[in-house]
Amino acid sequence: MTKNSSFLENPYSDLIRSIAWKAKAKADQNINALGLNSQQGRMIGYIYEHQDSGIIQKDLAVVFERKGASITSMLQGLEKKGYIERRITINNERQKNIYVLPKGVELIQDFNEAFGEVEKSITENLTESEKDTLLSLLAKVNQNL
Amino acid sequence: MTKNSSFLENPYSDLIRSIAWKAKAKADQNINALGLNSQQGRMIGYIYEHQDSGIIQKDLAVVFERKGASITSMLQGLEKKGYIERRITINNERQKNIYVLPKGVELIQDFNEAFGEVEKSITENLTESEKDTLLSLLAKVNQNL
DNA sequence: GTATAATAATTAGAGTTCTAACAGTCAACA
DNA sequence: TGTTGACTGTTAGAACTCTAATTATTATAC
Repeated sequence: MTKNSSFLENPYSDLIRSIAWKAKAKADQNINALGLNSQQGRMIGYIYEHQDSGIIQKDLAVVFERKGASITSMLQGLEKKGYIERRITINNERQKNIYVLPKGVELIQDFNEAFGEVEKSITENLTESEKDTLLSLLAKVNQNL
Repeated sequence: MTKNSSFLENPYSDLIRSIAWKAKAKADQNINALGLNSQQGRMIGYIYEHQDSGIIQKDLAVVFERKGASITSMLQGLEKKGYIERRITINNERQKNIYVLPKGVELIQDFNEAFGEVEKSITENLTESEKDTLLSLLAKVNQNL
């Protein structure tokens, strides 16, 4: 077993992990001022954009790459705080449709601005060409995982 | 407020988040068979490689981009399970040096293989040129965040 | 129509992560 | 030397995440 630093042996995953973490931290920082965190902000935003199509918890689990129990836990918290409500669907008693309440709706623009800030800090030092390249390489990697 | 999918508005952070998550999931999957998770594996590996230089918890917090309380919690768990031990340092009673115990040492090669697998699945569909480009762009982004 | 399999959400418990506050120890300074 | 500020790790509580198990409901097969 050599004593080389493990942080130099897997540079791709290390960099991606670090970038993702920093991006999350930055988003959290921006959204904390609103009394929520970045996950909650993303989820509220997504629910709002899809509530008209009758979104249920299971859909969120898929989109956000989480297990059902995690979604239940998150939504319970948001519901308890008055940002969303869940209603048993009319045609299937096992399912709950999710809706953003006014208290949540009024924050959505702020969420989007916060996330836009993070996106900008990812891309702002890149040329247009670099941006295109990075995006297509990331998409390729994502496709393969 | 438009009804556009928010997942198309921030493609960079969305892709990076998803890749990081999938990479973590893959690493977890590989390491779960050993009775631990990827975070624990990375931490044990790092401790092992730096224990001779007298590493303390605060160092781990910096390197792993975590707060002190998180490190305390993780190390308590690993210590409880017999993978590591923490000893108050000789020259400063506030600090604890951390050491990997034999039970942890014997897993290190497996950790490295697991992380190597993940790294490979990130890069394996890329050309050499693409790999170089991706790495330098990721480094650039990471530097800026 | 009935029995079984599948589905959706939930709970309990363990682990990670944070914030805020705390206790003990060391360093710096007067 | 004594006081104060800084440092290191810890605790408590809340939130997110998972696994495994559960309940009620719906879909499917016969």
